Amino acid sequence: MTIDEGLGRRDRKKRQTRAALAAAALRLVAERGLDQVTVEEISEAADVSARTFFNYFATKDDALTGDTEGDRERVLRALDTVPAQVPALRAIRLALAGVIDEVEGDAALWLLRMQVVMQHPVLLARLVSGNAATEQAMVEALAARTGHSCDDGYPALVVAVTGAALRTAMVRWATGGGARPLAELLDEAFAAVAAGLPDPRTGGVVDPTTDPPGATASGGQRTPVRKRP
Amino acid sequence: MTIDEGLGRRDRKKRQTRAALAAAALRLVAERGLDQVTVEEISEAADVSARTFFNYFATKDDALTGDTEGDRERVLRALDTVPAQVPALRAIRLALAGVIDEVEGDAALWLLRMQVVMQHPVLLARLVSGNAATEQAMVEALAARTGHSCDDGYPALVVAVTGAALRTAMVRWATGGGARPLAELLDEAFAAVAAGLPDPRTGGVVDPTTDPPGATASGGQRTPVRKRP
DNA sequence: AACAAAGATGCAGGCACTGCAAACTTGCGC
DNA sequence: GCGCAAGTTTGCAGTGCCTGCATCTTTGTT
Repeated sequence: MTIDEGLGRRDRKKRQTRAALAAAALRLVAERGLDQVTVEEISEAADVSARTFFNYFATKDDALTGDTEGDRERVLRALDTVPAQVPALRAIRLALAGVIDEVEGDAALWLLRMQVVMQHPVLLARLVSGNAATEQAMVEALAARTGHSCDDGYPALVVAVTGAALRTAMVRWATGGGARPLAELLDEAFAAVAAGLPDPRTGGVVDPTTDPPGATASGGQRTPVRKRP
Repeated sequence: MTIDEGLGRRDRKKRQTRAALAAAALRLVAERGLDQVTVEEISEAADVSARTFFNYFATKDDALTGDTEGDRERVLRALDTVPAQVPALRAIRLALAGVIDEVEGDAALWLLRMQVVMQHPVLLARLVSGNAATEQAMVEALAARTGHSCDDGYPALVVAVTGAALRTAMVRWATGGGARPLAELLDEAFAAVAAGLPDPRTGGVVDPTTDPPGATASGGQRTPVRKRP
């Protein structure tokens, strides 16, 4: 649980209620499945009215995924503090450190959360992809950092790909029951991405049949693959 | 519109109804926004009852995103037809050719669809990420192809990253109003991924401060970035 | 203790979505 | 053509998510 440093009774209670609702939601859904649990039951378990539930979470799903928007904003702020000369991929990896720490610090909660989320793809999508505004801010920050134009595609691609890397690392972490540190799995994923996802059979070297790095295009219009009718 | 080759009147009508519903949904939501349009209104516009809408689409969202599940299955089948010795990334790029053709063949529909989807992040997530079963099948196919174990992380990472590449390419395609061919944009994205998303300031060479390709981990546990309190 | 701000709750209502049963259409064999 | 079987459409009733509004209770302050 995050520390409630220097807050009045009021805000402390709010935090408690929010945490209680989230915990109840996770526990119940883990037991019975997403649509076998009603908001009423969750509220009951947290000992508040159903109407109050919606004072804390906009949707039932939000109680399960946690504050993803807040997390994204934290990553964005962290990215600001990384020196400008650090290359893009590594900068993002560093900016993710805070979130990683939080997840590993609350391992039990997050393992349960991932277990639930993985059983309900609708939630999995919400977990990493999401808000347009913050995502766009991330793209802009990266564009400024690398000197790219915002719409030449590179920054957006990097954001999307690192998001995918984070997601797979978290899934792998949860699948293994948290045995291997999340930070380690994330480093592996980032290393593989930085290496260009080499096909292992080519010995880690970029395959010569692949398009050269700087190429803008190379005739992908044709359809060399035949699909049955 | 896809060709209704050799189908009875019945199935032809079904296709028509389905297309009418999808088109009506896209048009109305583009005009007014997602929650200013009811299923009833969509059905009205397509001249069927509201109940019938749900015979065609499980959710309102599904009418907007199109048959993503079917598309994924097609990609999966296409992957089967790519010779085993083709390296992973390129194999996936080839397997995507069929879907790319479909999108560019129905450019008007898909541009509208992307416009709508991009304005509603909930839909954007559904568009590429999604079903667990097919996604898992894709991971397994890739694992078999590359000789990887299914749970060593590499195949899942490749699937997630290429999904991200496809998504960004489609967004870029739609943002540009379809001016540049989707196939070309996708090739660019794949090329960038294959090159390891090089920070342009390092001249396309993998930065030496990055983890070496084969490394399993390198002490990412510490938190070198300070966030304000 | 009194007051103001903020939170919790109940209630009414809109809308997504589902199961069921009753029409209705279509394809097919006669 | 006729009628049957199978498939489709539709209405209806019901559940559950979610919202706006009015009211009551709690909390922090003077």
